[in-house]
Order: sequence, then C-alpha cells, then structure tokens
Amino acid sequence: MLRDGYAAVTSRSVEAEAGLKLHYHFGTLDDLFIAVVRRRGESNVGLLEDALASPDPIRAWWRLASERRGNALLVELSAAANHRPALRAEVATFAREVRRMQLEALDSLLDDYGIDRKVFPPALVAASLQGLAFASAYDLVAGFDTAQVEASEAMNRLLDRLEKRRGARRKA
Amino acid sequence: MLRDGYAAVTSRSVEAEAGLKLHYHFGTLDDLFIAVVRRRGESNVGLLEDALASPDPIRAWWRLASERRGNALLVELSAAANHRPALRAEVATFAREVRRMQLEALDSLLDDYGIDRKVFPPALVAASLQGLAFASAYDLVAGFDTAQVEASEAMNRLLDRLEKRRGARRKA
DNA sequence: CTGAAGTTAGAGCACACGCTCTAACTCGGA
DNA sequence: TCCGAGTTAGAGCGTGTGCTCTAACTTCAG
Repeated sequence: MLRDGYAAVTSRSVEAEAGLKLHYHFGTLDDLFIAVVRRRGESNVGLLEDALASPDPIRAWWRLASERRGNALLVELSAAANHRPALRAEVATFAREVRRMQLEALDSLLDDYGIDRKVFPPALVAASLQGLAFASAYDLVAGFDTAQVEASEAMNRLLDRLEKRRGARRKA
Repeated sequence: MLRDGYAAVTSRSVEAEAGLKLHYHFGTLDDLFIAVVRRRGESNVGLLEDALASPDPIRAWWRLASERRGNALLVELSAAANHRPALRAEVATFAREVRRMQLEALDSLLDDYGIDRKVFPPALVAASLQGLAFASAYDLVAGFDTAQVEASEAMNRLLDRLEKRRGARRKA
C-alpha cells in the first residue's frame, strides 16, 4: 500500500505478495481494508493516549501527528475510503474518537500552556495542529514541495516555547 | 466528479454525460484531468492574487481557501493524482505556485498584522492556514465530523481580531 | 447539389478486476 | 497408516475499463 498506493491492493496482488488466499482468510477486499484500519486505528488511539498524558503533551501529540509512515498510510486509507463506504465509516469512527480525545485533553491543558481559550478554543487548536500535520504529509507524499520543512521547523520551535512556558507555569 | 467522485469519471460516463466523444476532443483521460486542473488552477491563482491584494488579505485568503466547492474539487483531484503521474505533476505545479504567492504576500503582510515572524514565519502561517482549510474540507467531504464548524467559527473570530489590528496599525 | 471536413454511434479488443468454485495438496492426531 | 480439517492452485465468470476503428451522419462553403 505504501509502496504502490491503495489502488495496487487488488485481490491478486495481495495473494501474490502475502502468499495466502485473500478470500479464504479475510472475505471481501473491503474486509481487508477495514481490518487494516481497525488494527492501525486502535494502536494509534493508544499512542495518542500516551502522548496526551506525557510530560509535554502537545509536543508528543505533534510528533505522533507528523510521523511519516503513519501519515502516508492515513493518506492512502483516506483515499481508498473514497470508493468504499464501509471503509469510510470505519475511518470516520476513528477520526471522531481521536478528535474527541484531543478536545478533552486540550480542555484542561490550554490553561497550563497559558493559551487564551477565548481566542484559541480547543477545536481550533486541534484542527490546526492536525490539519497542518496532515496537509504537510499530503504534500510530502504527493511530492508537492510547499515549504513543509520550513513550516515544521517553525512548529518545533513554537512547541519549544510552549512546553517551556508550561513547565514554568506548573512549577509556580 | 463532485457528485460521484473522481473514479466515476470514465470515458464512457463522460461521453454519456457530456454528449461528445472524449477521445476525439481531448485525447486520453489523463489529458481531460489535466485540462480540468489547468482551468481550475489558473482561475484559482487569479482569485488568490485578488484576495492577497484586497483590503483584508488574510481574511479574503481564508475565505477562498475554505470555499466548499473548490475544496471538494481539490480533494478529488488530489486523490485522482494519486494514480496519474502526469496529473500529479500538474497539481504540484499549482500547489507550488500558490504557496509561493502566499509566502511572498505574507513576507510583507506579517508586520501589518503585528505578527512576530520569529515565532510565526510565513511558511508556518501559510501551511497552517491552508492545512486547516484543506483538512476541514477533507473531513467534511468524507463526513468525518471532527468539530470543523467550531474550528472554523473560531478561525473567523480570530481573523476579525487580526484584521482589526491591521486596520489600527495602518492608520497609525 | 456536391463534396469535403468535422463529429458521432457503436462494435470491438485486450486487459484487469472481485469473487467463486473445484480439485488437489499438507499435515497432525488416532 | 489413514482420515479429515485447513489451505491452496488455478481456471473461470461476469463486468467494467481505456482506447481504437469504421461506417455513418451533419454542416456548410463552392
């Protein structure tokens, strides 16, 4: 999937590559995709949980969100979900769950970071961070070259400042 | 394309819907997609140019970037570009050009808005704004329901503040 | 009215897909 | 050793694709 794109995942290519009978073990192709989403999604929920509970939650979240392989996979799965309603529903479930976790975490974290929730409510922060990471990954996967490196370096510096501020505030 | 997704754009469906012979008028299917990107892309470059030169440039840009139809089309075209190298190259050209325009505009605008370019350099601002808009559109198109409405309302309020600040600074 | 240029209808080709089916194979327990 | 459960190989079906091709139709200048 990462090598050739989701469209290259056909019953024949899977059987050739994996050396087993797809329809015997998984049922339909949809079932295969859904199994992938479920596996990956559950592991991701776990990782996000850890990140949000870590000592520098937003930085950890950002690191997770900008992770390259995971994002490439997400891009492919989202594209595949375009033509597979069942898959789309499964992806939607995880997207909602992940966003819910982020909003809940931010709700108590924003004050720690000294972020004014009137100006930057959780929904905006979450959507921006995740959107920046996703769009950067998208452009990278597609080879668009839209100054993602510069942006992500600036983001890392911004996170340094934020985490430092949080550290200072929590000490006080 | 917007109704049924890019995968529904087949030689036969196009001929049925448009009532003309695709291969006679356009050549290959790739050529059709590329023509669409080129038309849409050029018009979009023009619109962005106007937006960035308008009295409230960032708000206008944001409005353009969150425009629903355009974004849905972008999502479809990006997905289609996944399996069509020629198309991907064409989309990449416009993505780069658009980003270049944004960076150039921000380079002189940031001071007007009183945004500290040490913390928020043009690349970060551009990628965030565009990323937020794109990801929101993506989630909307896919029906993911990840609090995009809340986020976009907050973004509008943030833009109100920013544009107001710019107005005040320019008067002084 | 003639005839050439532009355009279409529709059959057809080679290919790939998802999925099903049957015959064969492997292999561990009795 | 034999049996039966688990698994595979590989042919096959129906469908849809991109694209080509030829014969027919339309249009309009001369």
